[in-house]
Amino acid sequence: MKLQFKLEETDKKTRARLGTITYQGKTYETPMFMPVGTNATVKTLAPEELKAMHSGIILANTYHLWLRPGEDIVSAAGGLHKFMNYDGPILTDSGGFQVFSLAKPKDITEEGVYFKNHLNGDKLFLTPEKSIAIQNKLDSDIAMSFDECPPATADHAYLKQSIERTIRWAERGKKVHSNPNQMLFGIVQGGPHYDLRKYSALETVKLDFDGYSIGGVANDHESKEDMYKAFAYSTEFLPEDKLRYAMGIGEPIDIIEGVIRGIDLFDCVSPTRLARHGHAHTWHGNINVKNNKYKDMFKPIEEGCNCYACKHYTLAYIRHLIVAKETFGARLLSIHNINFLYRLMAEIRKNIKNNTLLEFRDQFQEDFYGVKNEKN
RNA sequence: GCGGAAUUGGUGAAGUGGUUAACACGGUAGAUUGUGGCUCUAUUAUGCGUGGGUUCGACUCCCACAUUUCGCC
Repeated sequence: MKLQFKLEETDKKTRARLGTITYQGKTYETPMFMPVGTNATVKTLAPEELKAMHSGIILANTYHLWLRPGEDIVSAAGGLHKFMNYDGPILTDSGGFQVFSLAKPKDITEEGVYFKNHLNGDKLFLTPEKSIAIQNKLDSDIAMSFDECPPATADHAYLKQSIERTIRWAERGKKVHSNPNQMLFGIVQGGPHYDLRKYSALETVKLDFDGYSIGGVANDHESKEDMYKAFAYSTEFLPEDKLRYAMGIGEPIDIIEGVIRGIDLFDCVSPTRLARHGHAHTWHGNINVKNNKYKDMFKPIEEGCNCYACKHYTLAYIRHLIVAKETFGARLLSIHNINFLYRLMAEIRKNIKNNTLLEFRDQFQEDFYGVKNEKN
C-alpha cells in the first residue's frame, strides 16, 4: 500500500504547511527531516536507534545500491525494508545527484549518463528507465525521477535545455514505473530563476507525480538568497495536496526558511557527516567537539538534551572517542545531531500551529548564529 | 679505557657558509547541504646538543665538553 499524505493545515502568515503521512498503520508529521542512509544504513546507527528517536522517512541511494550489492540481491532479500530491517518509510534517490558529482557534462546525453564507477573505475551507463527499474526492485516507498542536477549558478541557457531534458527523462521514467506500492516524485530544477522554476514546475506537474522535489539547491556555494528563491519559485507552482521535498537541505536555518516557503520534506547528510568529523549541533550553534577546550568538560553536549548521547555520556568522553577515531564517538554524535534535527522539526511544527513561525525563525537565527536576522 | 659515527620542532627527518630552516606525521583552528567515514584550507622551530673560536656573515668550518650509538680490549 502506498504511503498517504494529507495536508492538515496551512500557516496564515507564511506558506508553511502541517501535514501527516500515514504508512503501515503509523502516522508521521510533516514538515519532516529525513536522515540519509546511502548504502542502506544511516551510517553508524542501528534501525532501533533511529526508531527510538521517532524517526520517519529515511533515504537510500539507487546509484550506490545498484553498484553494491546490486538491486537483485536486495530484491531477493525481500526488498529494502527487509534487507536493512527498517519498517518505517524509505525514499530512494535516483542517482541524479551522482550525475552531478561523478559525471562530466559531456557524458550527459539524451539517452542517459555515462559514469565512472567510483569503486573500480568501470564505465557505467544510467538511464531514466534503468533508474526507475532499479528503484522498483529496491521496493522503496518513494522513488525519485532521474534528473540532471546542474550547478545553481549555471547559466540560464544551459539550465533551460537541462530542464527540458530532465522533463523528458521524468516522462520516460514515469512510463516504465511499475511498483504499485511505490510513490514516484518529479523534480523541479531551474537555479534561482523565476521563469525557469515556473516552467520546470508546471511542466513536471503536468506529468502528474505523487509528489515533487526541488533540486539543484545547495550544490554550488550559491547564496542563501538564491537558494530561498529556488524554494519559493518552485512551491508557488506546485499542487497543495502533494508532498514537496527540498533535496539535500539540512542546515537548520535553511530548513526553517524552506518550511516558510512551503516545503514538507528535507534530507541531508550533514548530521551524520558532521558527526563523523566531530561536530555537534546545539541550540547555540554548531560546536567542534575536537576543540581542546572540551577535553575536561564532564557535561553533556547540551544540558537538557533528551538524546541517548547526552543522557549517558560527557563531552570530554565523546571528544576522546572522536580524537582517538573510535567509531562509537561518531555514533553518539550522529544520534545527537539527528535527534537535534528531529527536535528542530517538532519546534517548527509547534510554531506553525501557534502561528509564530517567523518569530521562531528570528529567535533561532539569533541563538544559533549569534546574529540578528537583517530584515529588509 | 681506546677508536669511529651521530646530535635540527611533540615525532620522523631534509638542508646550505649569505634574504623568512624543505617535507611528512602530530597539534591547534576552520570548511563540509539528494555521503567516496574521503578530503580541503590556515597555522604550528626568533632556532639547528652546550661553551668557545674562525669569518663581513656559522645550523653549515675548527676546538673542547656533554649525550647517544657501534666496534675493540
